[in-house]
Amino acid sequence: MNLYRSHNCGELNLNHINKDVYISGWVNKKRDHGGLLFIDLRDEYGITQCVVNSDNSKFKILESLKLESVIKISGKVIRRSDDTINKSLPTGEIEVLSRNIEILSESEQIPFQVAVDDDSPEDLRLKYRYLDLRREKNHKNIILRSKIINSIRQKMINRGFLEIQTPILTASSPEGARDFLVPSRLHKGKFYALPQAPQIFKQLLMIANFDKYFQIAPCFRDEDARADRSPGEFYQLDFEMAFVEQNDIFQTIEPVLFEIFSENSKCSVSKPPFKIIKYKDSISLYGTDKPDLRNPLIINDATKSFIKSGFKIFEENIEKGFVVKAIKTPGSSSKPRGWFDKLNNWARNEGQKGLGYIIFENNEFKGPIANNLKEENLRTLKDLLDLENGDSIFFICDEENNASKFASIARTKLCNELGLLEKNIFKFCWIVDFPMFELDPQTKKIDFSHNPFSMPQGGMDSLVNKDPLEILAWQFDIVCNGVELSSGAIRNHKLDIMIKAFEIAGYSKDDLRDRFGSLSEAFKFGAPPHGGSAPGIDRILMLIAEEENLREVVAFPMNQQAEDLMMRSPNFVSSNSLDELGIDLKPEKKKKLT
RNA sequence: GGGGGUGUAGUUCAGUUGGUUAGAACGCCUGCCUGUCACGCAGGAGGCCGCGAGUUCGAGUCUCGUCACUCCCGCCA
Repeated sequence: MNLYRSHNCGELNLNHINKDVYISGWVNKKRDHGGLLFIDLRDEYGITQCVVNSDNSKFKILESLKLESVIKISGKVIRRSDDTINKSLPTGEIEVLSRNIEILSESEQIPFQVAVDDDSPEDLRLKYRYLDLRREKNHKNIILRSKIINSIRQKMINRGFLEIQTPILTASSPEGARDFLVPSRLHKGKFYALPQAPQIFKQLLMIANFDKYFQIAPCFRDEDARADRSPGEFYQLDFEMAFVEQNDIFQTIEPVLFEIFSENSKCSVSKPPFKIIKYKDSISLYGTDKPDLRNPLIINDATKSFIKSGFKIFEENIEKGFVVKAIKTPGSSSKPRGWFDKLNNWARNEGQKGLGYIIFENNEFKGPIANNLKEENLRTLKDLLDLENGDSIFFICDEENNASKFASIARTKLCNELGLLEKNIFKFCWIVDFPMFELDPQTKKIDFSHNPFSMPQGGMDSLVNKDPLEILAWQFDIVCNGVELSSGAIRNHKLDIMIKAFEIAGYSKDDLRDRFGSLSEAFKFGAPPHGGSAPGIDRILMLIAEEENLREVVAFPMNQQAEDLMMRSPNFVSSNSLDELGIDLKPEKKKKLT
């Protein structure tokens, strides 16, 4: 017998009629009729209406009791009369006729309403996160998170993966992001770093003959936040497999993602095998390496149709080396002139040169650009884009990189304007064949474009014989509805290839040893070919919960300034603590303290 | 580090070309009410209009600065 409840607040129904029960929970709402008081009692499982008559000894106290107080009510389950049934509650056919009532914990006035989902300011919600998390939607998101993480574990374990923990206090690594540093007391002046990802550890686990590893891994990066990027910490489904090629990884993780999404959402989900798109093709078709495939529009290169076309502005720009990107929008020719002009203005407001257009209707080309174009150019355009009556085409003429970037934004804008985005579906794709190296536009130096752990396609032969900028890596991203869920790769497990790759990127053997000493040392003692990936848990949740912001799927998130308003972190520490660590603050920082 | 947006009651918001005592809804308090479930009715309290300068006879409103939150760029192998 539990002291506090015989049943929870979500389970009582007609089967319990006339039973004596006792339930505990929060006072969600009260409706006071003077001679009779309704209390909606809430716990995690649901809401049960309790009736208190005015002859009850606690009646007066309950009338003045604040919402969100925690009480225990015992009484009899009774059937509601037909006209008082509440169909929106699972417990709506019954109510508890209250006898004894015990106040377990009285609440003060709450800073925002819990029972009503108002848009209270986020900093207030974060400061009182435990109240915020009582609200139905937020509560459900955290329950969903728990369910999904559990389900991921089961699915990975069932596929033969071992869950292995890796250190949180580790060494600063020379990876891309800023490290969080933790000062060492025993070694004054030295610092631990929190892992940006368990990258090196998981590769070392492969070398240690753990065939399939995974972990729901916390990752720490000291970078600025975005709506889809938590400041400080986030979680990845980190996994790695030995003796595999790229396709083995795809085949392993695709069903996991498919099942996670389809089991937890009403939307339909791409069935494995997922579409595979080469990086280069993604850039030319979508202008981005994380395309949203729910958007049916694609980008074409129409530069050729504008060479010596009679349309002066584009002609001259092409001679400067610019390109022309074209987006065909079916069924848009009937839009009024103002719609096209509005889009052109939008482009200019985005800091672009403009968004030209041609309308194709009744086998005729219309619009200001069409009037300037020669007949044969219009014909090549028609063939290139496979134009049909009712289509219109939008043009962006700019230097390649910018044209591509803006075409991507315009593609999204046009899709939204025309309401073309496919609804209630998760569309996955792999982006593969990323370039191994890229040219830093500032320094004109060659550097790793994604990550230095990836195996170059063609191995040593490519590194020796190919133009570095032509070399592709066994590197892949998984993208869902325009969100990059993860990066992965077949890793470079051969020391000589790694030395050569680093040399191309301008790093010496010593640099390699300094930066990745543990790994390059381990490669000397027999390393299996291996690869893996690390889908972001928070982003998966965001997609499934259909939230625009990561904070909505994290129990205790920090704000954009990387502060925890509830715990008041980060914060100053005592001078004793600093002394113990051998740390002295700079004078100007000290000043701010006082 | 840079750019945009927001800031008025506990909360969500309105507030006209600068012009009486700054409003509404929800919440809160008091009273009434035995069938509500967004309970109802009557009354009431609650405001450094983010903060600080400035312009003006007069500033919630205009200008400048500053702070907070948020979104974006940079950054995120």
